[in-house]
Amino acid sequence: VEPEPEGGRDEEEDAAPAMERAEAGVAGGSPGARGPEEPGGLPWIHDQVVPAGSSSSRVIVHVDLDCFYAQVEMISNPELKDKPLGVQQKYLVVTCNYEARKLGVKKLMNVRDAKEKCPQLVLVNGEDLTRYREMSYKVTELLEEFSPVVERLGFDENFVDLTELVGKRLQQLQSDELAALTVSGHVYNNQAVNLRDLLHVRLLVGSQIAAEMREAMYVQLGLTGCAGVASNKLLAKLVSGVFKPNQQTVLLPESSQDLIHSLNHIKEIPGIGYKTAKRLEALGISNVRDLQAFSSKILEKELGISVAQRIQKLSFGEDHSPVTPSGPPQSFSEEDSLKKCSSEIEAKNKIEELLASLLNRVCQDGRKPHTVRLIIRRYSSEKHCSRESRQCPIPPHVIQKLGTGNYDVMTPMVDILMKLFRNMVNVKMPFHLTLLSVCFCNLKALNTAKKGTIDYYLTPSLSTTSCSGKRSFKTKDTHMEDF
DNA sequence: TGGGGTTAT
DNA sequence: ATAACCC
Repeated sequence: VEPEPEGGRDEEEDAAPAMERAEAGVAGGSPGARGPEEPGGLPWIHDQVVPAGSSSSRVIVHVDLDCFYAQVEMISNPELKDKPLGVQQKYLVVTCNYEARKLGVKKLMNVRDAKEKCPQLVLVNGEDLTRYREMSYKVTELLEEFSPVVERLGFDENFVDLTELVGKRLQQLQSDELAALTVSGHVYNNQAVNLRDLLHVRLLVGSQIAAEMREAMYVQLGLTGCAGVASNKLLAKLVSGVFKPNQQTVLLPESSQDLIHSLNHIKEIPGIGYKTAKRLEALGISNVRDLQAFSSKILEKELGISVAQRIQKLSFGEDHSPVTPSGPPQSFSEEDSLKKCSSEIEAKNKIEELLASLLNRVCQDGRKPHTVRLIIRRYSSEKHCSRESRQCPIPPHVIQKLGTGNYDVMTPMVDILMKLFRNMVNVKMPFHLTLLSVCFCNLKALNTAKKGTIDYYLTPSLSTTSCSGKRSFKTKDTHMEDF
């Protein structure tokens, strides 16, 4: 990377990145603000400070594993490694390795279409997510060693806020090391790096940390993946997919408009889903430029102020959402889709099966769920597959038995779930369900609260009298008395 | 479309 | 309890 001659950043920048830089409060935006250069180094960069407490310029990495389920399967059975491999759930190939992709297999392809395209395709069943989930958390834990601020997105993606770590490493850098700083991996658009630009330097350090993360994932877990480094989550995520398997890319601020405009449709912006995309299309908005230019007022009227403002910022590549540490899961669920479930007995058998797996998981976790939910999907001819659910608190005496393999917790839980079932489904009328799911949520840490302590009276499950009817919940549970 | 997850209303 | 979003 050749340092450019004195003069620094040019003035012909797009408005949006310039604004982000202004918000960042980075000193040294104009060349005149910098101190004199010393011979043999670039010490001025240590004087370019991001004021503490400001909503500073961040360094975010998005880590995205390559065809995650297929990788896990190839690790489990190395004989699959050089064969085209698909992971099957029901009649779908939900993901596949790159051998299979070369031969035309796509994600979420019908098994029949996939076999037709690629008769040599090897299929493994991936309906049991246990090993994927376990490997997924190993990845998150590995990333948490770099910085505790890790946000999971699904099983195979993580965001990490590297801002602090980059700051520490910059402080430790000697002037000569700074001058020799290079990027790890690709630079989006092949943009030239300017080592006199603090934002460039910080992102380069981010790219090196990203490379260390990917190396650690490979050495310790045998997994490959992509990484994207940028100043916010949106941009990090978009840029991580630019070079695709097992590569990484850093986005410098001057190229953020190019990246966002490289999208062909607004639906490709993470955060704009199926519904919002349809509503935007109805307004004549189809590409990113349309959304950028559209009247904010009208957009707010159509989508509500919250969604409107958020997605319009996204269209400029702006995303102030923090990397929120995921921590342990908020819920555990097991589901199974079925061709047809039309009797209470069938339903009960399925529910028992789902529940048995869930109880194992809850036991492993250590925390205790205080709410249980039953979810169904009814058959309906080509209507949108919406789900219905009923939930209720788990009675305290059942919660207590949850970690202990001793007592039979199945029986009372099945009783509760079947009451929820009959509350949703009129079993005296014909019915046709295509999905059953059981979810444990409202997880609480083990009850260390002792009688007579403040905790005791603040723990709703322990001080039973305070719980009846006084408190107003946003979500109203179905109580057992309602049956 | 599967078998998961999250947050907002 | 549902609806939107994510993978």
